[in-house]
Amino acid sequence: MISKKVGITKSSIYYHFATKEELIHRTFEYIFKGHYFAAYFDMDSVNKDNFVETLVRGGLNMLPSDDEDHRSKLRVLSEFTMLAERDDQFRAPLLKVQQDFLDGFIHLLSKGVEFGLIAPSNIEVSSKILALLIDNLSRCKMMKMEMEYRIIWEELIDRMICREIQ
Amino acid sequence: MISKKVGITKSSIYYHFATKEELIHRTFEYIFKGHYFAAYFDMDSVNKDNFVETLVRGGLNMLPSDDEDHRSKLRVLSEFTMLAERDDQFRAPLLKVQQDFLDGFIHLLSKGVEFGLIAPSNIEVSSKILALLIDNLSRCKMMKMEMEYRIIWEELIDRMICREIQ
Amino acid sequence: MISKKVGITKSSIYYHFATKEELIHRTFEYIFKGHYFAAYFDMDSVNKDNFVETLVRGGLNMLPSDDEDHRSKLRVLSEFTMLAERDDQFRAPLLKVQQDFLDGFIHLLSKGVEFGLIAPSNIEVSSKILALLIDNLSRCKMMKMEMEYRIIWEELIDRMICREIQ
Amino acid sequence: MISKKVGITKSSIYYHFATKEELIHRTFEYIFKGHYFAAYFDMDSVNKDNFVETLVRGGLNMLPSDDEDHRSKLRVLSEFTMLAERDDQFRAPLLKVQQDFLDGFIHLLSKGVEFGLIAPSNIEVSSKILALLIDNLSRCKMMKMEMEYRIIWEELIDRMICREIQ
DNA sequence: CATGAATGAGCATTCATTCAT
DNA sequence: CATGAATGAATGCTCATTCAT
Repeated sequence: MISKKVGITKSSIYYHFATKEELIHRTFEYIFKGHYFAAYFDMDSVNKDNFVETLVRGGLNMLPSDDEDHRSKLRVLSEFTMLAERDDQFRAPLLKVQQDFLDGFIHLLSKGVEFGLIAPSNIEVSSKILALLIDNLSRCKMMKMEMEYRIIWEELIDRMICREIQ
Repeated sequence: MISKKVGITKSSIYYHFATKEELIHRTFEYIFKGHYFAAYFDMDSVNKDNFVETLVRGGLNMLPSDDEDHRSKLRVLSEFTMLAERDDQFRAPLLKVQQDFLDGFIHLLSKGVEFGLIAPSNIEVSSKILALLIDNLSRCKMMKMEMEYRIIWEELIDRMICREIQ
Repeated sequence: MISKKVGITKSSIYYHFATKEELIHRTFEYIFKGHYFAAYFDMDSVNKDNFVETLVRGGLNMLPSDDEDHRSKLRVLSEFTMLAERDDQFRAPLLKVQQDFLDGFIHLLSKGVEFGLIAPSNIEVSSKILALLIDNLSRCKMMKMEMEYRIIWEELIDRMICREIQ
Repeated sequence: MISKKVGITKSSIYYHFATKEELIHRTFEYIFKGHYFAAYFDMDSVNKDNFVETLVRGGLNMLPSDDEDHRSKLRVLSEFTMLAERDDQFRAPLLKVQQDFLDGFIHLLSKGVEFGLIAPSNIEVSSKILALLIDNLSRCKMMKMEMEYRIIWEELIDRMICREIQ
């Protein structure tokens, strides 16, 4: 399938990749170079005033747009996830990506604490909730399920953070 | 692969299932006969006092134990999800299962409204958040990721519901 | 294919026929009970006046009409012919049928000699020519090739017989 | 079956032929490259004196010798004919071959008309008769049926053409 | 007579891989 | 770098046959 799309012979692919597994691994790496927390959430210019906005916008950025590039990225992620469930060797890079997002949320939420917007307790758990939900939301978006993605994401953020502000 | 596992010839399998697709569909049906909201959440005896408890326990019930039976259930679900992403014929049963859980959460939360434990607004969105999160939590459990499943689930419920009670 | 059409199980067919080959043989016999020279050519009432007419009509009778029954008969003949080319065991019954038609033509032509319509020389060869041509004509009809079947057949008879009459 | 005969794996065959159908088509093309009217009937040097001789010899050339090469040619033709009866995609090349022989006979007979050896009427029908008979004769030769092939063919030509000369 | 269940052999096809060039 | 040619293993499926019931 790949050799046809690329217009190269199967044999030639074996010059560049020793095995199918290596091809998969390196494809994953290549495609997910840009898939990390800081690519979606603007950590540099976050401040007390745009904190919630940053959180909201970052999540929405993560949801695959209909732009082909973004969708295929998510497509690869999803295929890779399936492989990981069958074959241990693919689990590690996936966990690394997930860990990055988890760390990202923790980092961002701790800024929220700095800004006095969130109570310092439970940041870890809150981060996991946010990470798990946005992950599943993008899975749904990928499957083209109709959903009020923005509203759901905003509501969760509201519940997890904003209520505390008052 | 299957014929080897069950110690039967491929041909014999084709005596019982006309096509690969039929095999998949019927396996899905068989395995998910018992996978529906009411099987995990005790809707009959829920009342004002045990409402939160019912929610918490139901979610924890959904998380796969390490018991092989439960794990294989999730394994099939995950393979089926992959197929659904590629082939429409497998999408329908999946959506039906997901809809059942969503409806279940809505039903349960509306009981919470009856009990005066939840504000009537936003029940739909809250249900989706709960459904999406418990779904992703069981995916994680399946992949044997280490996580404080109970704490995360309780915290989400606390955020979505209990805060309102006061 | 057969068991589905008949509405019986494959196993049941094996009660009636020991092997596939026997099924084929007996099907051939059953279907070609009525496929013999005298069934198409009216040998009983042939006389000097209707001799040519009998020859022409008989040949046209042999050409498969669009009537399903007749066509399926020819269909079986054709499949059987193919088998005969691969497998010797099917050759004998076929040759018997062909021999019957050849004998029929010889018999009919010798009546023509009796009637003084044909010169006695070469009856054998003439019979073979007629038999070979009508055989190939019905093959063509079966394949639904467009052809002036009647004209071709009449012309051949004219060439083989009538010219001699003058 | 084929891969065993040629001592190659099935997979290797699929390297050279994309599908079974392509294999069949290309085999047919390869084998029947040389099977056309002009390959058997010497159209270039035909003249008034050798006209009948050319017709006779051409037909005899078409009859498969016992030489394996020629027999396999007819074997392929027959299998292909069977396929054509079931599947339209194989009908076209067959009809093309048959049309070529028909056209050939028409062309040759019209030379006969030029030479003043045949009456101009009915050339089309005569050509079909000749084509149909020589076709069936080679079928019979293929099946190793004992027959006076030469005598039959000469007699038909005599009937179709020579009688007119006087 | 008839069926259900199973099986071995085969077929059309794909895929990961190898290897000589 | 790239290709052509080949291969073993697998997959989805059909078919002729068997055998116990």
